Amino acid sequence: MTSDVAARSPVMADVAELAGVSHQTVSRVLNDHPNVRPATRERVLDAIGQLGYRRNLSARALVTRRTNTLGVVAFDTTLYGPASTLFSIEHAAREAGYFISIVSLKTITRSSVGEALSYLVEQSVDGIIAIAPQRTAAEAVAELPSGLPIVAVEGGEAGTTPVVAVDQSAGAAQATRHLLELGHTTVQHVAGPAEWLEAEGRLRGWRDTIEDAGAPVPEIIRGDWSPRSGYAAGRAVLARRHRPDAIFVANDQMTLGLMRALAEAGLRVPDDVSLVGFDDVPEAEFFSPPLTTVRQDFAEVGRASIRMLLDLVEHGSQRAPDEARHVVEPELIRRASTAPAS
Amino acid sequence: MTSDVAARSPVMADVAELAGVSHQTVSRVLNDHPNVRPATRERVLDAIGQLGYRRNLSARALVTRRTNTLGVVAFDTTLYGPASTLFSIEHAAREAGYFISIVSLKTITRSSVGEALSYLVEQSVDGIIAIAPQRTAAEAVAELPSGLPIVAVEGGEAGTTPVVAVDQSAGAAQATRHLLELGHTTVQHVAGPAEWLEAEGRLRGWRDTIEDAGAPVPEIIRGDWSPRSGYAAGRAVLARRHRPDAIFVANDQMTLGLMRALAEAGLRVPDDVSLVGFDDVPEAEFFSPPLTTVRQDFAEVGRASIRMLLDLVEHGSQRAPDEARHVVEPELIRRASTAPAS
DNA sequence: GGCACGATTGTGAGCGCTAACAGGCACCCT
DNA sequence: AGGGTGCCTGTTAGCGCTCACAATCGTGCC
Repeated sequence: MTSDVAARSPVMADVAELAGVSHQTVSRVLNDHPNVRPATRERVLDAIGQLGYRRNLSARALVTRRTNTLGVVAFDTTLYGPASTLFSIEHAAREAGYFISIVSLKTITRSSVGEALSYLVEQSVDGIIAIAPQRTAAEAVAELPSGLPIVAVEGGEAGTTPVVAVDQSAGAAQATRHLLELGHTTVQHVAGPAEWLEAEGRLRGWRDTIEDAGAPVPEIIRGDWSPRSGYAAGRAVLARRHRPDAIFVANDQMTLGLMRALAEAGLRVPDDVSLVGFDDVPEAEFFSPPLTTVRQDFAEVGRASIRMLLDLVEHGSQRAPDEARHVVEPELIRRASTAPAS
Repeated sequence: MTSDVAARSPVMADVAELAGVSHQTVSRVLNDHPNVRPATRERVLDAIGQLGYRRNLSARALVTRRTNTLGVVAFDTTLYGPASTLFSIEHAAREAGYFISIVSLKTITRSSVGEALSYLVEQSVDGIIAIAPQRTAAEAVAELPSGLPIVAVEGGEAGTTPVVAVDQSAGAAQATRHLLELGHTTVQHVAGPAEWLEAEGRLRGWRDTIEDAGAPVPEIIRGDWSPRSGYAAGRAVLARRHRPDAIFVANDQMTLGLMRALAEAGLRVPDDVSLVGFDDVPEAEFFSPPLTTVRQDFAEVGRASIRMLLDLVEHGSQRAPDEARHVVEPELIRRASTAPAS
């Protein structure tokens, strides 16, 4: 009979004593081993309940060399896309019994990504998901020395890193084709920053579609994803000699800024200009007018990346190379910001 | 001389051997103990570099009983507010040398919050930040049995839990007063869900201000924060006998929906109706017209909550009760959606 | 009745680290 | 000269768990 009860949180040995078994049997019950007599299991479970026992995961991690924690490196989780992806990653991981440790970066540079990765390695996570939408980030990820399983989200084709990505260029092609089919002679594009792989994918899809249609390829304008830069792009478009009557903007936020610039100039959407965005943020449906845009299934991206990562973590890294890239198809959502050319 | 190099990642003993010291000295160097001769420290550091040694945090946690990990329970991190708060929490924590483990909930119920909390306790985090904007969540947090340090963000006054919160009612009062000062006879309010503490705080600030001014108090309309519900609220407002010419909406997203409804009805903002939102999301400046709204300093909320939590974690829980609530002041941002009453 | 065999349980060691203590050495004071 | 007083370093003992192996128990079969 020990003197002080609950002086310190109970350990496996306490449970064992109360249940009249060895600590090893307790461990077996906890780990769902077969070959534990039901009656014994019952007694152990009872003791655990009585004592309010929780096993010490640090001790467990020390011997198993697995922390059951997954690291996520993300960039600006304040934006809708990354936030949604992160959200679904977290859910999928928890469902699979893993913890999530995140590092979210303010800026993406080779070194900041490198630091974030080694921070996670330090923490001995079992695997890493890197949301690496920029070329430099993708490179830093590809260079991760340790043998740690890693999956890149929106990463490039660089190296052998498995990737989960939305088919950006297919989405852009859908948007552009839609505009062309409405009778617009060509489509102006407001692109994202050149370092962003997503921006380049969308740019490519747009250009290919325009060229395939034999339409003239207007000079692009670059933004930085922010509404402000969309506004600036709008002003720039308005200053052109030939004002376009169809614009495909690389994301919804910039589209909002651009709409503002058009409104200030007294132009109506879609009467004067047809507009297509990208992302389908929750607000897009309530823009004036409701925005035709390309929806990305961020939830699926998150789920797929966890699936891929856990496959790597649990079944080793010997996988067929053709499975190393999971592509999620985007979908054009038609609303009121596009209309036939007048 | 051991046979296989790097067959397994090096441990403290390997470093010790290479540096010609005991493992304890290595530990001392790693933990910045005084009383290590500079030359010795140098040799140890060298050995660490050569071997690429990283200490095993599980082993460390096992003996120190500290994991250096903080848990965060959040709700719908897809929204701008929670996402921004989370972002700054993560940064502040990392700066202080702590890891962050998040659980983000889809729904807030007593049990889902309870589960999330015990999930984190299971992981033996050193402390918890709960973003608990609903009454039920705040209650569940207050009930956390274990002696774990915990800080609630936007939690109620319930119990003894330390809280960091924005002064919602002061923000709402600023917004309402602004509208009143423009000459509007009264201000309509589109509120958030009744279970949300933030919604109730804003409602209170609005009502008090109206009453203090001796203006009639219109019946409120409730939304659920989404643009869609703002749209519905807009339709409802338009159906009223007395169409208001000033509306204070409990968040920016709903305001967007409401603006859409007004636009469909041919009403102009601010000429026909003045509008004030809440949050100052990055898009607000580019609504048509740019939205007057109340800015919340989410970054400060995040930083303050980490500061408070670490204080609890590191200096024990004996603190003066007057420090137990940190209030962040919101700020009215005047833009183009409000104008003097005609 | 004895024996093989599988199911069930226990024993001992050790994961990699830090805490507590002990020892050795140089230096200073009386 | 003796002993105290710091500084620096090493030794030992766990933290709470899982793994490998050993031991025990029951059962069926010849």
